[in-house]
Amino acid sequence: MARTKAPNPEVRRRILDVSLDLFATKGFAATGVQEIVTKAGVTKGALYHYFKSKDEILFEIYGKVFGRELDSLQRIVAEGQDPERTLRAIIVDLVVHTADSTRESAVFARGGHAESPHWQAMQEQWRRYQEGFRQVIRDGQESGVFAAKASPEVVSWSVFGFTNSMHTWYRPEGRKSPAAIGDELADLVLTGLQS
Amino acid sequence: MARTKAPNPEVRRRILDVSLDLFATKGFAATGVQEIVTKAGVTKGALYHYFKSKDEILFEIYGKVFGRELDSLQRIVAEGQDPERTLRAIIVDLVVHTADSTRESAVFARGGHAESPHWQAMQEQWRRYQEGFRQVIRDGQESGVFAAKASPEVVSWSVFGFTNSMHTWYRPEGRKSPAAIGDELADLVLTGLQS
DNA sequence: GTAGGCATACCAACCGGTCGGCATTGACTT
DNA sequence: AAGTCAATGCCGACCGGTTGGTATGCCTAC
Repeated sequence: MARTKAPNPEVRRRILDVSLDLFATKGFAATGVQEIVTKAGVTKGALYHYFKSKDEILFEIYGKVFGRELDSLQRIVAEGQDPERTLRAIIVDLVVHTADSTRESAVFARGGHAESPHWQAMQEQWRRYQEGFRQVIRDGQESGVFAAKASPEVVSWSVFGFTNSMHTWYRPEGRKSPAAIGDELADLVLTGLQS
Repeated sequence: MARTKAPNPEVRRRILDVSLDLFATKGFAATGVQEIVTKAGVTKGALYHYFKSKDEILFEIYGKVFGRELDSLQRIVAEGQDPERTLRAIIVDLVVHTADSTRESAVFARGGHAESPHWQAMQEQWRRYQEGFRQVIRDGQESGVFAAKASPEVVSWSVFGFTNSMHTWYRPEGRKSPAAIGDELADLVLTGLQS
């Protein structure tokens, strides 16, 4: 029954892209809806046609990142390699993926909106990712491959802290490739875990 | 000459303290001046009597943290111990100090205000801190105490990333003391740097 | 003809910031 | 010791501008 003018996916995409830019640069609260639509070359009507609120734009941005990341971790773990190889693969993957989405991670790093249910769902996914990461370390420690003295929490936070801060210094045009950076970080962590 | 009513330092302190709380929790842009004064139990008149703008409150918060941190690093380096002891002392000091000012570091982590000259001055101080930190690593590498393969940049970002993300997970009532956490991180990094 | 894509005009609430004024003070005069 | 004066701490009503969000209807494709 719905014969209608075709929706323009380009419009929606542009709103998301411009929002991502602005949120990453100036922050969510400091970005105005008017600013988004002006830069995107659309109108408020269009924006509120595709999104029910400014918040919804933010959560759509969040959503994309975490789903992929969790999948990636589970896939690597499922390969069943030894802990060292597994941990290295996770770290490299995380760094590469983060380098590939610096704007998203900048938005995430700024945080905010602690009250929204969307935000809490996000946090839950992120918590599961952390847990998966730490489990790899624990497995390695139990099998004696990794030294037991380093706590999985401290190790994981040095890695997550690294990636969470990448958006402040990583530049795609820099000398080192994301994979090379990831390998270096993995070297550091794996050597640090040696028993 | 000064016939005047005495200023009330308590008022100023409360404004700063409440601002710090709100900026850390909701972010700078999302916090209204009205909200600050209401929570602090003062009026806008009082706030704008002590500060010329909302921004000035923010920069007063930033200022306190970085001054101390840079001093601390220089003092430790000046002691002239071997690279391992020096690096450990710097890391522990940084973690302890960050744990002691989680609200400030949450505000800093959210960033923002890239255009202000105050902000750029801040960034410059922060850059000098990083440089000092890396120099310690380079010295250790040149003297053969540290392995040469890890780049000082990656090492420093894993430490700074760690501290920059502490505000998301560190709780004073937790089991481990900040000094113990700092030691663990230092263990990880120093082992990772072993040649 | 009719349903949905999107523009436009508009809203109340709120934003950071200002300003005239009053109360309080200590120094100075008497 | 009492009174005067000027400077300051602080109040709160008010400002123009902007905020996120909406109501309405034109236009187009079927």
